[in-house]
Amino acid sequence: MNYWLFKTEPTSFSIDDLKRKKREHWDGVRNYQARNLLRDDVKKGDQVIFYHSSCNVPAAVGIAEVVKEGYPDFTAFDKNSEHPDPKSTKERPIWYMVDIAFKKKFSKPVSLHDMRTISQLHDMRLLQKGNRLSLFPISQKHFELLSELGA
DNA sequence: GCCAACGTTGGC
DNA sequence: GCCAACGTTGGC
Repeated sequence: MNYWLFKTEPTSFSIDDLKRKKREHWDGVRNYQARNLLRDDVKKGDQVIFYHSSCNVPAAVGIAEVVKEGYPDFTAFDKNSEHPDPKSTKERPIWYMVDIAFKKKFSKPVSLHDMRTISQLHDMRLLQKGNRLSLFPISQKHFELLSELGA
């Protein structure tokens, strides 16, 4: 089993949205590196730290689980969607997504600021300079530590 | 709103 | 294949 961190802007899709819907597709990734991870490496049963970015308090806010492995992101085919891409077609899809299910909302979100003060987290990708990927793998240790801190 | 750090695009 | 210009991400 693998562990991941997924970033989202809470104004477009938050942990509360996921809690309410119970399960949702993780669409809109339009970056090849992230696409490759979604298509090839994110597996059913993998655990996900749900992270809010571009907001007042950037923070890890909960846990989700992958319930469906990579399949074509159909929102790319729809020119009225948030992230249309006319180059991607049903016959030759470019972009992929997975489905995730809500597991837990942290009672104590772990802010980016706090993470920087925790030495065991220093080698996490999120804290490194120039990190712009919307999802990336994290170690089991990091996953467990964030889960405990968030509780 | 600013800006650093990327990724992507397109001319050559 | 190089590289400048441009667009995006995301913290602050």
